[in-house]
Amino acid sequence: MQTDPSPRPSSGPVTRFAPSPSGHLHVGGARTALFCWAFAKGRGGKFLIRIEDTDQKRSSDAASVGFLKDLDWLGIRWDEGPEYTAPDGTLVGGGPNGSYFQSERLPIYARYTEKLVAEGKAYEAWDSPEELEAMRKEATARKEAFRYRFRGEVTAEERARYLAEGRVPVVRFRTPQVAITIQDEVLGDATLPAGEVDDFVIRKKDGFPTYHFAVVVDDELMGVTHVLRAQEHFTNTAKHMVLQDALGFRRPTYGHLSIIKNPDDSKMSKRDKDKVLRKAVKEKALSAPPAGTVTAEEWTKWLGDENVQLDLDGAIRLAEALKVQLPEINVDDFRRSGYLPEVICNFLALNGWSPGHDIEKFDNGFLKERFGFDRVMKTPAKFDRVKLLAFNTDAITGMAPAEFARRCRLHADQYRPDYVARLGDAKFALLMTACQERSKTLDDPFRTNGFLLVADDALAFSDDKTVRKALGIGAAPADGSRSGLEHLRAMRGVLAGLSEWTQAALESAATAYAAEHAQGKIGAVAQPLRIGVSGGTVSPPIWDTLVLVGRASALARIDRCIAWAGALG
RNA sequence: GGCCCCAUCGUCUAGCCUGGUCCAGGACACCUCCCUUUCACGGAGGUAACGAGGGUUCGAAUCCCUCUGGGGUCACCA
Repeated sequence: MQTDPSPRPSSGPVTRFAPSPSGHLHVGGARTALFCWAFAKGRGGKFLIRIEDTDQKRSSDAASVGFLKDLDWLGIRWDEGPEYTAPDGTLVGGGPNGSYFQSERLPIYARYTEKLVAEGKAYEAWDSPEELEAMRKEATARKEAFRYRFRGEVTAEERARYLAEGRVPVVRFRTPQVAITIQDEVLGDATLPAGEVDDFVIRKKDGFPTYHFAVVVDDELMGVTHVLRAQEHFTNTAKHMVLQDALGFRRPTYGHLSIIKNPDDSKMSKRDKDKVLRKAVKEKALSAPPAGTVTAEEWTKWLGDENVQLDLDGAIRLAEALKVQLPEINVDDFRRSGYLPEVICNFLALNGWSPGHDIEKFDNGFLKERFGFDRVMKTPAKFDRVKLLAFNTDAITGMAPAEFARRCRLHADQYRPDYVARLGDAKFALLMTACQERSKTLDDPFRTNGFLLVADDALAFSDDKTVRKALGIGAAPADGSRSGLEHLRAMRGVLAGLSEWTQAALESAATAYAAEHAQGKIGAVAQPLRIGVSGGTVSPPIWDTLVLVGRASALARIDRCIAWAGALG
């Protein structure tokens, strides 16, 4: 394990993305990583990843770095960091400055902590949590912010007594009482008055460094030159600066990014999914979980406590049953919903940065060339999923058909295997050509065509206004012309007698029929057929749909539809 | 509450540094019309913002001040 400062590279900046371990990458984190990556890679520098797992309570599963796959999927790869094998076999990560897990660097931090203590720049503090709490209360009562200050030398006898009592000290930094000016390339300079930063803890009771200490040591050792991170760290920068000065470290350039919010101004959170589901359950006044979603036990527990979150699979099943769309929060949520990685990157970059000149559509290569701290937005942005969807739609409709088919297939293999199995290659390909121009996501061909999967005798016909109108139920045409249902009955016979079941044959037969019986209005014939085979009024082009469903199924479904509609009156 | 930061259409933003070319541009959304076998796409047009009040100046979205509003932070979390 190397502990000497890595030399500043003669060429290019070094940036880092330093999240706590997690299985998922949040969109805010994705944007931070994207900007860090773009800045370094656009200037011939290095981008590295470091796992900040110094909280033993929250990092029990230090191996949980599932978010790395999300980063890779977005097209963001790191020059140094945790090792990861990409789906294409490439080994990403590693590097000379490891370990990239802070929990594995304890001896390094200890060395620097001891140095500070030896120099009198840091000291042991023996206060118990209760004592600290009391001090905080007192400060609050005086309407002051609590600031911990050096409380006097601890004598050898006192120290021995504390030890005997079983107390374990933390180490606090003796913060110089001077005004501190934070230089930030995004927000500009900010001066904190003297005394604003207290004697904060740098080593916890469990021997782990605090975030502030580990960050400063690692950024130095790993040669980080530019720190781009979330705005919540802005004020913390002062702590990092005093530490750097005490340790004789170089100072990176800082830039802080504003947060990303929901359209309703709330902070984007993984709880948003449960929020949507709870609302739907309440609106539908459900008293028991829909069959096949979650267990009664989970249901009761979840409804009984706002803090309980459903596991992802259960939440997805419930959302399907309730016909609500779960909000995407993490990168893999967007992936599952069929968003393209290049679109996510483009859109994320636009939330908080802009290249100017009214340019909106660009790729990571462009971002790399153009990104700089100077055009980063200072204000928080609301994450507009509608605009994201529009961007995704543009990318999909502008895609070469073969490319669309290829990527949909990859998506289906992962998230919609039942379609692949049911349709077979030829029909799968047909579904792709039939769906591309009306698809907004890679998932739309599947999400919107569930009727392709259900058994003929299980297809449900939706009894709503548009269906009734198309079939002429309850309102027969006043002019005595055929109703939709009558067209369907007649077409049933036409279809049954067709010599071949192709789009061309179906269309010409229907066109001929319509010319004779529907004043040439093909729509009057197509809609009833659509309802007959799909159960509703929305599907891909009708001739494609009929081919996709297949002759036997189509006829069986139409028979059921006629019976169903006849019973409605 | 203390400290710090921020403020352009509903939303993301261009313009602000280097005042006049901005009665503020683009995109998404929205509205109207057209196209249409459903849905969607597409085409044409439209509504819509410089938070408020004071200055400075011949002239302010652009510079200064106050207010208001928003955000961040005040942990042995990161």
